[in-house]
Amino acid sequence: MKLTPVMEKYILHWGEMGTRWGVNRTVAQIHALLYLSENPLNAEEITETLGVARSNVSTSIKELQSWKLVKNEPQLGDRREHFATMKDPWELFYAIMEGRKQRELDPTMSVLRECVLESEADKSTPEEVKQRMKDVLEFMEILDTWHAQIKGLPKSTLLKLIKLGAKVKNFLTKK
Amino acid sequence: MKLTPVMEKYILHWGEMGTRWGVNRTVAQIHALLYLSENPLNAEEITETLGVARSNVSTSIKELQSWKLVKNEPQLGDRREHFATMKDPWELFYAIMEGRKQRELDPTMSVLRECVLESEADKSTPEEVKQRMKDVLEFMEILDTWHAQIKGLPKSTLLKLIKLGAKVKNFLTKK
DNA sequence: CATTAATTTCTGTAAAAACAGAAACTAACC
DNA sequence: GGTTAGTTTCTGTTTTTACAGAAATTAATG
Repeated sequence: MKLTPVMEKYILHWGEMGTRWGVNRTVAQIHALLYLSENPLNAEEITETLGVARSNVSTSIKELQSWKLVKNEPQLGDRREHFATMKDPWELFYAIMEGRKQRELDPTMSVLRECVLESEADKSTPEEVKQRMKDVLEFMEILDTWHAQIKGLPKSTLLKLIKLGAKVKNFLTKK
Repeated sequence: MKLTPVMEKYILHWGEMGTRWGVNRTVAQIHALLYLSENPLNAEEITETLGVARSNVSTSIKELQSWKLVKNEPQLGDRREHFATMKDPWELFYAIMEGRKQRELDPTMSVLRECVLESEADKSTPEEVKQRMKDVLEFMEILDTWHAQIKGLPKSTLLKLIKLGAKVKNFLTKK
């Protein structure tokens, strides 16, 4: 696939940003490429367009699939696998949120619960310290509940809500 | 400072999580230590407690300060600098959000604007591709506006809002 | 303003991550 | 069932990042 200068700029920047949040350059670049692309691409096309090793593409696609950001899109009359990503930024955002929750929030909450539990029969740890661990856990549980509820809302509702912005506090006080 | 087993567990886990979101182990560990600690700690104490080099502590503290997660807390009758972090998870969360916005959202929006601008006089890039760049930019602008408004709200309002959760849609439809 | 405590910056090394290329594997088709 | 196209896994190299220790800098105190 032929890249125009703007497309290249977009993809290169996306690649750099990827490294900021724990996904490597190639993974992020592939995602950007698929996002811009009109139609699904096969691994070979990705390899050529981005100038990376075929094996690297394979690994990166798997990574993107684990984030549910890329799906297979079989093409009639072509054995090769073709890949595409969602075009709606909201959906992408949701998927990334979900992925981060699973990779960051969930394991941390689980360790925190262990800590809180272990600290109950623990004479050596000061009460204030135990309390602080509980505070973090509680905070994360709030985030978690909120996330679960938000997830179920249709995009349109969410958009309204966000657009409402700070005015939302009027609703709350009126209630 | 003496660590009890639970504290150690907490700090070690936090260190691991740190690596997931672009901050290195030591930085995250120091933050966790300061969070649990009753009182501000000086660099030497941090060094001893965590078993890392003094220079490493210095660099990491600077990093934490750049995130506004750690502040100096001078102690009477002690020349050495003492460091502390906020104890309120909400404040921590805000600071991290703000930091991420500055490091991730802002530069990306700026590149995106350039892309959209450059693509106007660009015959080679397909319209659909240009549109997709605009879509991402628009999405990020919504996030950005939302963030700015939320930032101004008192914590109590935000808490109410989050606790309200999915029920919030009732307010919207009624309106 | 010299002395010493405290901190930061610099430099080299160790550890981790990203990646290319090769080898191994899988499955479609003749 | 052999052949070929397609894909994944493995292995070694390169690049990047984290870090310790030393050197340099800063600032407080007598």
